[in-house]
Amino acid sequence: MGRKKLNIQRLEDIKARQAKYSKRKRGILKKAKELSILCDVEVVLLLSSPSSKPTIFVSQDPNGLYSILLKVLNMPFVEREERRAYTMEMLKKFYVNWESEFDPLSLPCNRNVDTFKLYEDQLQELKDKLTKKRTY
Amino acid sequence: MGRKKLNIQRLEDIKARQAKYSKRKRGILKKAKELSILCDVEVVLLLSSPSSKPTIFVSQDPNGLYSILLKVLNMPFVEREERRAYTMEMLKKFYVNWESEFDPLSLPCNRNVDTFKLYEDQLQELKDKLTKKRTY
DNA sequence: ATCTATTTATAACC
DNA sequence: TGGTTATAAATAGAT
Repeated sequence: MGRKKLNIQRLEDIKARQAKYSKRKRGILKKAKELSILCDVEVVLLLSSPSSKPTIFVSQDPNGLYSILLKVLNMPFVEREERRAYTMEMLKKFYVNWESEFDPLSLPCNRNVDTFKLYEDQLQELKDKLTKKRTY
Repeated sequence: MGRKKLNIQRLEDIKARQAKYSKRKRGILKKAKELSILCDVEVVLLLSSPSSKPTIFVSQDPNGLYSILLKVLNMPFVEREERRAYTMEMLKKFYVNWESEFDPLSLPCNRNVDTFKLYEDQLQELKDKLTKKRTY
C-alpha cells in the first residue's frame, strides 16, 4: 500500500529502516490487538531490534507471556517444529512476489545438529521450570 | 476494510470467530514476516486459541524465541512493565473508535500484588535458568 | 509528525 | 474451507 509498491527486502539505509519500523510497528500492534479481541485469542508479540528497546505486547492478561510459553514448551520438539513449519508453509504463498535477495524461508544461520540439540535442552529445562512453579 | 466497517469486539458466533481467526492469522503473519525483513528485526508471534493449536512464528532463526525471551527476561521487572505500558499507550490512540463492551486496556483478570509477585518470581527463575545455560 | 495517492487487507457473499 | 469483489485500512513517498 502507499504511493508505490514496495519490495520486501531489507532497507539498507538505517534512517529509512527506523522510520519504517516505527510506522509498521504501530500497524502490527493494532492488528494483534484486534485479532485478540475479535477472535478471543491470546496473542504475544515480541519485537527486538538491535537499535531499540524491545516491544512487548501481551493481549488479555500479564501472565499471557507465561501461559502461552508453557503451552508452547509443553509440546514435544517434533510437534513444535511442525507448528513452525506449518506457519512457514502458510507464508510461502506470499513469497512469490517478494524480491528478497535471500530466500525468506531459509534460516539465515547454518545450525548443526548439536546446536539444535542444545536449543532443545534449553527449552526442555525451561519447560520443567515452568511446570514446577505452576502453583496457581 | 472490507464491505463494511467492522466493530472491534468479540464475535459471539463460534463459526464466525474461527473463520475470522483463520483469515486474520494469515494477515498478521504476513505483516510479521514483512516487518522482520524490511526492518531487520527479530519478531516472535505466538497465537493461542482454546479451540486450535498454537501458532508459532519466529522470524530469522529458531533460537529467536530463546534469545528474544532472554532479552525480555533480562529486563528488570519495572522496565519490562514500562515497555508493556508503553505499548498499551501506543494502542490507546486507536481505542477511541473501538466499540468493545469492555475497555480493551483494562486487564480482564483482577490480580493482586501476590499474584504479580509470584509471576515475577517465575520470570526471575526463568531468567536465571536461561542465563546459566547461555553457553554459545 | 502530517498529508494523500495507492496498495493491501479484508467484510460480506458464494 | 477456498475464491470473488467492494470497500475500509494501512502505508509509501513526500513534506
